[in-house]
Amino acid sequence: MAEQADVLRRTPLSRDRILRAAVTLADGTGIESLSMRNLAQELGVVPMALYKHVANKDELLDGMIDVVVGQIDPPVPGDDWKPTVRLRVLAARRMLGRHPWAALAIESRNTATPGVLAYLDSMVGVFRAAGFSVDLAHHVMHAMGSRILGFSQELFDDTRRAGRSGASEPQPAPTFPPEAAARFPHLAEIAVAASHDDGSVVGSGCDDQFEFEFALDLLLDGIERLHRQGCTPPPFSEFSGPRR
Amino acid sequence: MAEQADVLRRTPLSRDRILRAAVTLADGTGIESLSMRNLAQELGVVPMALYKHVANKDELLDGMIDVVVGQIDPPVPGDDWKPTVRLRVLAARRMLGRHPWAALAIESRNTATPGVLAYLDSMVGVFRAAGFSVDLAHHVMHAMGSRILGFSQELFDDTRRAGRSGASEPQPAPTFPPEAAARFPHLAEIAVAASHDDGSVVGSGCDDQFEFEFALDLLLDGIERLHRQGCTPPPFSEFSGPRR
DNA sequence: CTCCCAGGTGTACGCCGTACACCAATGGTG
DNA sequence: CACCATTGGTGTACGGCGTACACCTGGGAG
Repeated sequence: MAEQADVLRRTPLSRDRILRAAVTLADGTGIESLSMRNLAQELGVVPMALYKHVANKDELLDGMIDVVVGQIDPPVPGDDWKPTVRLRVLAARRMLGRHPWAALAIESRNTATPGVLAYLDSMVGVFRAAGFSVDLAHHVMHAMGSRILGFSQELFDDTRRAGRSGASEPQPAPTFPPEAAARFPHLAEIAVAASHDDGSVVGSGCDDQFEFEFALDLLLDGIERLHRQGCTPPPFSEFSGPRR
Repeated sequence: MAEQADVLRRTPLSRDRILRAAVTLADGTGIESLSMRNLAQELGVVPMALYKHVANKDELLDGMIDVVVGQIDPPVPGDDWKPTVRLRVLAARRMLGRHPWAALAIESRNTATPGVLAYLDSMVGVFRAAGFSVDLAHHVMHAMGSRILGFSQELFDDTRRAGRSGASEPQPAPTFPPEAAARFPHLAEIAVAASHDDGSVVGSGCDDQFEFEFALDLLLDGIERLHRQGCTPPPFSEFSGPRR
């Protein structure tokens, strides 16, 4: 059995095995404590051995991204674009929940991986199949990817923060320190209201899934309206409007 | 004058001077080539000197974030929430354009800085002042921060990518390699259409500002509709809807 | 004049990614 | 069968990183 363990330990390395190990390691300990040395040790191998299968750490990260993006359920074939898109987006979100490091990793790469491109492409395909013009499909994709505030709202979301750096302790519930409540009264008001109707005193205090679907449906409804009312004209705005 | 240079070189360090130098360094060479050693050299000082003014690199980054977030124009006082929000968001976007590293830096910190909180708080304040219920204001803030696709759309945006790692060469215009066009036909279709009506063969091929305002207005219009039609009910959806 | 101490310095440690030379097995070919 | 090229794991080493810690130093307070 020592022999078996031996055999097990030296199961030949492969790009795929490395990527999968890297993903589970990042899931477990956070991506910023994922090092080549770490990963090699996990695989019972010397660090430099990895370089026979991945060119460098950036390529490793790209590979990891494609592994997890590949886990997004494919679009269910259906004649109605709206539920199709909705389900797919929620599937993507579930994936990001399973791999909390992934969202940041994807955004910080400076070039899209094939997997990400495939995901986006199939999403465009759904819109096109539903009769969206190329232009409208284009705008819609941008709209669904935009971060309007410039950064996203996970400020009070514990679970997601956890994945940043080690999913260790559950972090003692920020709970909005009282002096912050004085400086940021409106945020405090919101936080209090949310934690009330959530029932729990501790915890992030707002139902992130609910908020996500709220935003998603807001966008989908707006998109539907645009699509029905003829086509491409961007929504009216009382300002001069986009340059171009 | 050697004396003057001497005096200039030893202008006393200060937290503020360090932060400003760090911001301009990150603006110039990208944030991932910003090191304590680098920054110290820029300031004509030994690396460890910085630690007399900032606790560590994370605190330095937090400080940098607050410097640039502080550059966002304050909300113009006005009775109408919609143009107020619109202007403010566009101001934030201009800031992010000036400091391409900032968006990622803000998202990757695992705790919000005071400056970011202040920005968000004042945004909530605008909605509340316009008569939005606490709940609706809450949902709206989430909606404006959400990334529906899980990651944002800057995949084809050169300028922003540049800030990631050194704003060096303009990068020879990806131009959608032909074999990728075969694998991602819908993306290719969009890219082609965009680069056509943009007139230029090279370049990112789509007017990012236009796309941003498109998404922004789509959301603002949806929000306005919600606000007018009574209040908090989340948009209808043909699915079971959020749990809670 | 003396003392203190804020603030700049020098050295050192343990991490990181990875270049490069090496070596062991393996399998195709004469 | 002998041979050798190829594949893939190993060992060592380098330069860069953040930063702990001991040290110095100059200027103001007593």
